[in-house]
Amino acid sequence: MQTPNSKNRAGATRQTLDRKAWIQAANDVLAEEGLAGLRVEVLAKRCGVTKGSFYWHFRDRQELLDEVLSQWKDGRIRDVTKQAKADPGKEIEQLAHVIDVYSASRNRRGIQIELAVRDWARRDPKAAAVVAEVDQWRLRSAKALFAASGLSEREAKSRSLLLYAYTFGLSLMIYEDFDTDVPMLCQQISDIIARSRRSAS
Amino acid sequence: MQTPNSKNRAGATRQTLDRKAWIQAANDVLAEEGLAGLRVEVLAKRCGVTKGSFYWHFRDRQELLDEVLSQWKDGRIRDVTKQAKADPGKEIEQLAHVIDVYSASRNRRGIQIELAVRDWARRDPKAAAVVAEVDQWRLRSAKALFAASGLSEREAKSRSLLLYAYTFGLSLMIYEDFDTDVPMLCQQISDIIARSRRSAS
DNA sequence: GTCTTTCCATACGGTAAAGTACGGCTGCGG
DNA sequence: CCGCAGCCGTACTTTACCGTATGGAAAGAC
Repeated sequence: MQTPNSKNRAGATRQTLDRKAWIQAANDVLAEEGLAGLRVEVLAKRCGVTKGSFYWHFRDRQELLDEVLSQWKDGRIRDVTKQAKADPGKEIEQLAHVIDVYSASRNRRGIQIELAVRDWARRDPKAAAVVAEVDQWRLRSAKALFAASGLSEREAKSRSLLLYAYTFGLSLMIYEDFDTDVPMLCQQISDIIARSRRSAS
Repeated sequence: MQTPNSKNRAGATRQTLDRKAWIQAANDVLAEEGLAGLRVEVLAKRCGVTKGSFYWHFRDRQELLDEVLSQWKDGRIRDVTKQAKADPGKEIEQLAHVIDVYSASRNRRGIQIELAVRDWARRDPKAAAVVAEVDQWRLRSAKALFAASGLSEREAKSRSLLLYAYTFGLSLMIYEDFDTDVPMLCQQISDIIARSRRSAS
């Protein structure tokens, strides 16, 4: 019981799919094609099987979507709770690191999924609820870090909102031609938000 | 020639559609449903006709999409050139006004289209080119205003990018529960970006 | 009044996708 | 070795959409 395809000398584990593999593939498609491209036949072809397999693992397409959404939520909240723990006195560095983690250059896939989910949330209440919850966690966490670095409650809140809005917004824009040294611009912006001492004149 | 349905005593002008009406409706659908929801038959039903009409005015669906994209670009660039003219000494107020214009509370439809187009741009190179061009115009314009208010080139550039990224990013987030006085938070953020003198604490 | 142009409806074919039904294979427990 | 349960393929139905073909009404041109 439990997990079939378990004992099989080699790691091959009898080439068969489970829910997790489907969801993994679904996330890939979601990142590349968005929610509209997340179709079961496309997904099946990508997995090298037919949809007969899909409908054995899932009741219908909606069940997969719910699962994807749920796992995304759990993953993001887990990430936040990790980031929340900063060495005392290093909160600002930690916040700058958060900005960096969400930059498109690193973590392209994560950003793509993030945008896909947020676009999803604009039409689906369930997705909207998930995004709302994730935003809550992130904002509260950032606020705590700002507050620990000495800012007032309100200032900490504003900067948290600014930080995340900037981060997501940047990944929506196409600005490569705006300057020859974009990384430097982003560094300056990071300084404005997290206010390292050396804010340029 | 030219415009049929022209002389008709009443404003009724013979209940007939023209390209402009179709594009108007297309923008409505784009705002509400996104690009994926922009289908010919749906659009036709919304206009109270059948797709027979659509294919008289447009060669195919793509031609409509191109037109929507093109008009969006022209409109946004027109907006920017208007905003670019600020009374000397009032550049910062003008920039704060830009932030306000893009807030979701006012101009909800505009924001929805903005997000739909940017999502569109993630998969379609033509849309990406349009977004890139619009971003260029907006960023340059904001940079000029910041520079006119006394900032260095680099500082002006960073803040321009921050301004627009924040603006679009905010419209992606769901943060109503984060604070009881969200407008105040946004006001503070606006101050951080555009740096009015009274930056709190 | 007729004729033509403009605009739209109807009907059709083709494609893609969601589900369903069912049958087949494979490996394991007995 | 028999059978059952897990996993998947095939074939089918239904729905939604794109695009085409063609006919028809309505308003102006003459």
